[in-house]
Amino acid sequence: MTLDFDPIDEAATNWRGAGWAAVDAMTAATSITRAHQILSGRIDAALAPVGLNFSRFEVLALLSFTKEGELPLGKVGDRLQVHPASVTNTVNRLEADGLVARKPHPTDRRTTLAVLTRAGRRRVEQAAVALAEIEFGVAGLTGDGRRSVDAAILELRVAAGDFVVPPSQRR
Amino acid sequence: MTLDFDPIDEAATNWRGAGWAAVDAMTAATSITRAHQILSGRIDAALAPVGLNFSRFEVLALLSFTKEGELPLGKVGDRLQVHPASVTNTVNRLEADGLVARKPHPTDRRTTLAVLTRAGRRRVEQAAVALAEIEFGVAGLTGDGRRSVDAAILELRVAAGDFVVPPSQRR
DNA sequence: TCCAAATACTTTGACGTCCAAGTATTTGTT
DNA sequence: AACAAATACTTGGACGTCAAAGTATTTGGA
Repeated sequence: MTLDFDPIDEAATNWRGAGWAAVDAMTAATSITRAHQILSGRIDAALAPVGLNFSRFEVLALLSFTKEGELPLGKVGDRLQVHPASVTNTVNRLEADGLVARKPHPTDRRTTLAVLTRAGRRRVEQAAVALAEIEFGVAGLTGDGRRSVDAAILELRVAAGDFVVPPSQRR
Repeated sequence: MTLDFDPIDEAATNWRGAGWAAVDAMTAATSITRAHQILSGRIDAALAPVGLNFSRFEVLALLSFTKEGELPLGKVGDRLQVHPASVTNTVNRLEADGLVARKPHPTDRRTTLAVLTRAGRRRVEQAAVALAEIEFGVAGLTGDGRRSVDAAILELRVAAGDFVVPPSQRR
């Protein structure tokens, strides 16, 4: 079912017609939402044959970047900006698949470490290749498009307090 | 928990360090994903006091733009690009809240129409105001940023076959 | 006319996310 | 030293999404 008109454009016209405000904000928000739908569909499709989804991949990738291949669950949540309950759930699945193991923290008994297993490391490499092949779903976006998306969204993220730009690094 | 560095920038550095490909695609995809998280959080927060979430709002808004305030469920799914099962679920909730009613299609008995009720129309107006007040979550994005996001994502959507640009309207 | 295929919607089940509450442990104050 | 508050994680419940299968109806040939 392919439309022969741009549904976002159509929506903008309808909003104006109804006298509703913030039409340009609406189209930006709707565009981002739709882009996310497209990407997440493509990404999950590319990862399915590897036996992962995007959340699980993100956790494995994050672990693979650390020196020891391990990180407290809380840090994982902070870095990936996901709810602690989601981290528990994701790590449960990774653990069930033998891609990660839980290990007690050496000095803080409240804390649990997720440790990348050998199988996990192999798996994340495969997944990275699979994702690179589909260009993370952004095939269709030119270099300029990618840069302008990055730049615009950076504004949004900074405004949302995603991270604080240290005074020494303000651009 | 606010980071003092840009996690996406950090990820790009890590990817390069690991020798993984398509780093610029990765950052674009991650930016879009994160933007979506931010927006959907803000939007749902703005809609909660009105008693809606974004999916429900979208259905009501779509109906409110039609002449009669009604549409077959299948059309709703096509327009909003959501799965038929999700439409059923969303309409169930709207119906339970008295914002929409189901009505048989006059000539095709397979088809069910969702009809906006009077309460539904009032509600969608309130919601539109609430969303305009928070600028659909894109406060923090300048006019230029919004336009460049729209333009870049339009490329992506067209490439994904979201809709077919009629030959007469190619830009 | 008849019937297989297509269409429209619903149901069921697997997953994922978040919130709120619960348990265990550590920290910071008095 | 004692203990309230903070921190770290897990659990249970509400909700949302999608895929696959099921039911009802219509369509499009043979």
